[in-house]
Amino acid sequence: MTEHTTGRVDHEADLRKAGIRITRPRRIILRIVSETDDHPDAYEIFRRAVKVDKNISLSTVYRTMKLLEEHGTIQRHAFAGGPSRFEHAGEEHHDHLIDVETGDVIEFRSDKIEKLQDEIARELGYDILHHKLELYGRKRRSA
Amino acid sequence: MTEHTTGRVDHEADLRKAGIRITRPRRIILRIVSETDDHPDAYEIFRRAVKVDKNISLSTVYRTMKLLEEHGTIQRHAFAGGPSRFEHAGEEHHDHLIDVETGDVIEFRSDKIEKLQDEIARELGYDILHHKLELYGRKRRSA
DNA sequence: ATGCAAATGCAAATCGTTTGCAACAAAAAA
DNA sequence: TTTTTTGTTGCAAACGATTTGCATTTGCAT
Ligand SMILES: [Mn+2]
Ligand SMILES: [Mn+2]
Ligand SMILES: [Zn+2]
Ligand SMILES: [Zn+2]
Repeated sequence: MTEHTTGRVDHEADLRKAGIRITRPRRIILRIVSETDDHPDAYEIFRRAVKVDKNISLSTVYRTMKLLEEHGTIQRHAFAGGPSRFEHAGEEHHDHLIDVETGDVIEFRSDKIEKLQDEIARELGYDILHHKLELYGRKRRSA
Repeated sequence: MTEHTTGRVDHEADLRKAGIRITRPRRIILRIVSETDDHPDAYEIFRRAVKVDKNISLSTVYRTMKLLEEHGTIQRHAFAGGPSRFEHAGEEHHDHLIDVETGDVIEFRSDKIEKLQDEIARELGYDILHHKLELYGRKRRSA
């Protein structure tokens, strides 16, 4: 990842270096996904993009999400059968707790669990490429 | 779950007790899901069902899967964005390692991980209703 | 500035799944 | 057992999410 003097990642330079063209829609979508801290789906990204440029199409959002995913800029999640939701892949790896009542997504990370996963896979003769850990829960009612 | 003298679960009696009608298509689908040890999707179940009764419809498979899921007879998985895949919910809880090359599904269980998940959720103020842990990996090439 | 490959918007197609509805079959009542 | 009630079926059409074909436009190397 190309680092700018600020310490922030310069996605555009990064993509250019990979031979990917920077177009107006791509620039806009890239800003949206890298500046949010939630987990929007394609349609939500489209909705936000249209506010910037009225004639961006949903197709382009989908195409761009796939491109950015392949390039490692973003990550795709498929929580509970719903539409794919995306997040910027800059920060360290983490997993998710989904509030089944509100749909809220809470991030967490457990090094112990991560390590145990590797051990399990190794015992089974596999190398883990990626994994998905999602907890679905409800706020504890301390009535 | 109703146990027969054999020790095996009698799903039909079980469903009847819950006021659910046992029909010919349901009986056939029930046999298919309770006798396989893989994780077929709806269409695969349909394919197998048609071999028994030529005019079972895919709609009925979908409707029955939903019914059995709600009743707790089967479990639904959504591996890697693909179609839902099902498995009989008789055995103890386990998680899955998916071979990204072959699509094979390997089952495993880690009490340590299960416990850690509960701890994490508790610390975040949540009770876990269910969870999903999927490892995606490739057979280790010990070259 | 020019040319060409690549990306866009739009509409139509695709995939997995759900639904409305008339015919039908299971369980309940007679 | 026959009738009545009520749930279930198969089929086709609708659905939501995503992908694709294609004519047009754009980025960008020359
Ligand atoms: Mn996240
Ligand atoms: Mn399993
Ligand atoms: Zn993790
Ligand atoms: Zn588990």
